[in-house]
Amino acid sequence: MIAPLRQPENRRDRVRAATLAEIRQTARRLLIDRGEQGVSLRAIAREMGMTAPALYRYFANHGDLLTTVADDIFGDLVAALVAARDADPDADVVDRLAAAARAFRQWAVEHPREFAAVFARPLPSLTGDCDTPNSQQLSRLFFELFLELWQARPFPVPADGELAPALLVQLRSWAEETIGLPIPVGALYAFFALWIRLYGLVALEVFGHLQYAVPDVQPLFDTAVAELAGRLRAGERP
Amino acid sequence: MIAPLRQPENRRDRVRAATLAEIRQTARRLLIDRGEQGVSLRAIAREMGMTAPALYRYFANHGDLLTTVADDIFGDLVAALVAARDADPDADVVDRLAAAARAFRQWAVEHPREFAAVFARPLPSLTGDCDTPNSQQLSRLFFELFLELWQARPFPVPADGELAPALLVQLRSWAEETIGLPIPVGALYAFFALWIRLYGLVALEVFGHLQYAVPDVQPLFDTAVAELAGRLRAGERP
DNA sequence: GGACAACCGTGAACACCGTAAACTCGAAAA
DNA sequence: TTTTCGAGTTTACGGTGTTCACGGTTGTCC
Repeated sequence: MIAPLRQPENRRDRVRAATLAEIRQTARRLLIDRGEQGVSLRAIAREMGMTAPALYRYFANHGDLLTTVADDIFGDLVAALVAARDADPDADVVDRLAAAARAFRQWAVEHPREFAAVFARPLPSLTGDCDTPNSQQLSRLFFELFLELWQARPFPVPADGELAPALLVQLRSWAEETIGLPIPVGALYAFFALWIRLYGLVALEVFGHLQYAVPDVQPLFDTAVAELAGRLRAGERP
Repeated sequence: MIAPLRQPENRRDRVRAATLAEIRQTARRLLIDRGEQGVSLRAIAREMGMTAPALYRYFANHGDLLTTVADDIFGDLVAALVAARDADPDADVVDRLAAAARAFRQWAVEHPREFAAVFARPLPSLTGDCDTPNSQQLSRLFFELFLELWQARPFPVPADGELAPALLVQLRSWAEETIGLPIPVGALYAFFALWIRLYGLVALEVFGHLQYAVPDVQPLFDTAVAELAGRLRAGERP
């Protein structure tokens, strides 16, 4: 008896997975070239030769679909960052970190609508649906790079006493959950300080809040990355 | 002949201004307690005992109304910051700057939907309608505080040679437009570095992108402000 | 092979939405 | 007093998310 090759699932399950993928991809395309307004259930269905209610066989509601698409976008973003990080595997840790940071900005600038859809979701802090799998992977990627950096070229970080006690316990428990590695809590603080600067600069640019002073943010970004990289290389605190 | 007291305008103009204010205020309330989705022309009109098309006498379209409301929100935010800055007029510049920063975060945390509506507009970088009057005032407020700080306690800033040339000319022309004061371009760079950190931290918190590691951001924020204030007070570079 | 259940997709319907055009009516202007 | 003008209504069009009842199709089990 010949086992069914490469068809681990039902035929029906396969076509279901296929149309599900097509839905996500179609929604993605609509988001890119018509904006968040343009990705409506009817538009997706129309684009696929279906009717809108059929989509409810795949998603509980419109918001669920958008959340899934957002996670797909995160996946693409992470993939772009991984590619940038590994473009030159022999490079310095600092260079690889800087490359990832540059890739983050470049992706954001080239995909502003996706960036907005992902980083300014309709208030996940109110709805609570923030921890999609790939969003975790993004910070994980940067954090792994940071860990590598820290082990290769440690730099002075605030002592535990300089951090608010409540912050100390939060960072400690987070470190225990994600890594077993013993690392000073001050280093975690330094990581978030770096991430905050990267995100802040990119978000301000994409949302247009720097245009009034710096119409072209590229040189500002380059200067900031160069400054931080220089400090890291010199063993100073970024 | 008795001049009409305290009625500088037409009667009609006055009632127009009144209903216009009521529209903005109603939209604002709807935004606060139903989210951006809930502030529809029909809902506003219903709330005011009108019909939706009447609103077109006051705004060109739905987007214009939202933009106006966003500017109103900016106005409130600026007012809150001014109040915080001037709460203790005898305080140190560093303390007043820190107070304004704290007020910024507190306002954002207490008004997440307004913060999102204002700081994650539907891609102003694509539509171009970014420079509402009050949004300018926000950065102006922080910049004025920074200028005062710089004059009271200057600190080392990057030399012109350390900045990308393209950044140099942008910052120089911006400084000439907004202030005549001769200030090193490196100081402007330092200002934006500070603003980027403040915005990045607050936006990450409000958009829920720190919850996975730091469920309560307050101590992280306090630590960051304390660290920067300490450095500024010591005449170090923040 | 046939019966049965699970599932996918459709069509119609409901309650909304932004927006346009024609219209009424009261108040300001002539 | 007559005319003009502007605020607001009614009606209508096309769009939206979502529900529900209904056919086919497909997989499963006897």
